[in-house]
Amino acid sequence: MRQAKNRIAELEEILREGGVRVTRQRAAILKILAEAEDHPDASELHRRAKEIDATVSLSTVYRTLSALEQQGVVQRHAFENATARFETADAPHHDHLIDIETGAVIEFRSDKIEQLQAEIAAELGYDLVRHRLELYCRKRKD
Amino acid sequence: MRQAKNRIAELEEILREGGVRVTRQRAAILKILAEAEDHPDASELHRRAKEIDATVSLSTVYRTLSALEQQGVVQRHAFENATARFETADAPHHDHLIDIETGAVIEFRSDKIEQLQAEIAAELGYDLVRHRLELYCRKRKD
DNA sequence: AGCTAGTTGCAAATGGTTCTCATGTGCATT
DNA sequence: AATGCACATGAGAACCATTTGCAACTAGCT
Ligand SMILES: [Mn+2]
Ligand SMILES: [Mn+2]
Ligand SMILES: [Zn+2]
Ligand SMILES: [Zn+2]
Repeated sequence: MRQAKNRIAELEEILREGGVRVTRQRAAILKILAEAEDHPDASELHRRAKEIDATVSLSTVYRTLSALEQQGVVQRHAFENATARFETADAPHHDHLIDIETGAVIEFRSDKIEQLQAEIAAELGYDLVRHRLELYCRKRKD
Repeated sequence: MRQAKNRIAELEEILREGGVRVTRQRAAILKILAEAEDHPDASELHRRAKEIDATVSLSTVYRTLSALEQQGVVQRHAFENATARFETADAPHHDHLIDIETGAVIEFRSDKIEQLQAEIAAELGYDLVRHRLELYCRKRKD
């Protein structure tokens, strides 16, 4: 709880410094995002945010997510055949494994793959700016 | 030209075997796809297909692409912030590097990365069904 | 407390893709 | 070569996640 509070205050500070006002609605959305342990989409965030501030509209959720993304506070993911999902960007970089039966999202990180990607880009004469790596899987049965 | 003809005939055969009729429109779209060296989207395919058969509608392009995808003849890619792009699925598996300035798409393949992905899925208790790996890059300047 | 530019809720717009339905046609069969 | 019918087509409407216009509100500085 202490942790979460500090984290939210930090995020709010980042926004203010970026010239983004911390409104009632944004504070609610930020809190929801900071507390989320999953990768909710806009409408799920809306559902949760309304419990803190019933006035939050879906438009504002979208607008806030865009603003937060632009500030580098939030990361947007567009997994296959699904609405965009979001998470705070304070965790170190990782990629995602998606359970194609349940939709569950599992995070992972492979330094080897990260490095290989940069090497491939370099070999082709490019600088790697960002990438997208998603594993669509089925739970192993046995 | 000889090559292309055989290839197209092959693809048409696959469709017939799959119970998919080879109509004038589908033949046109298939030819365009087989000859494409890039990764065109539906409306670009429509533009090109109309040169062969002016009656082809955009609806049919989409429907045909879905049918071809289902037959495993075509692969669909949903790169970031862009309409879906397509290519025939007869080339061996590869991933894509996207030039974020020009939109150009470059193909590459890394057996190491392919293997690492399967290992990661396995470690997490999953079987890898498919994956998506895209490198968003900027041309190296120097 | 007052000012003002940024923000909001609402409703309407957007745009790629899919669907509906009346009409047309590939192709197995005769 | 003609027939029949299940499958395809063109045109446009529908879909639906996301974005946007606008008049009313408000965070945050003075
Ligand atoms: Mn994550
Ligand atoms: Mn390709
Ligand atoms: Zn990564
Ligand atoms: Zn791959």
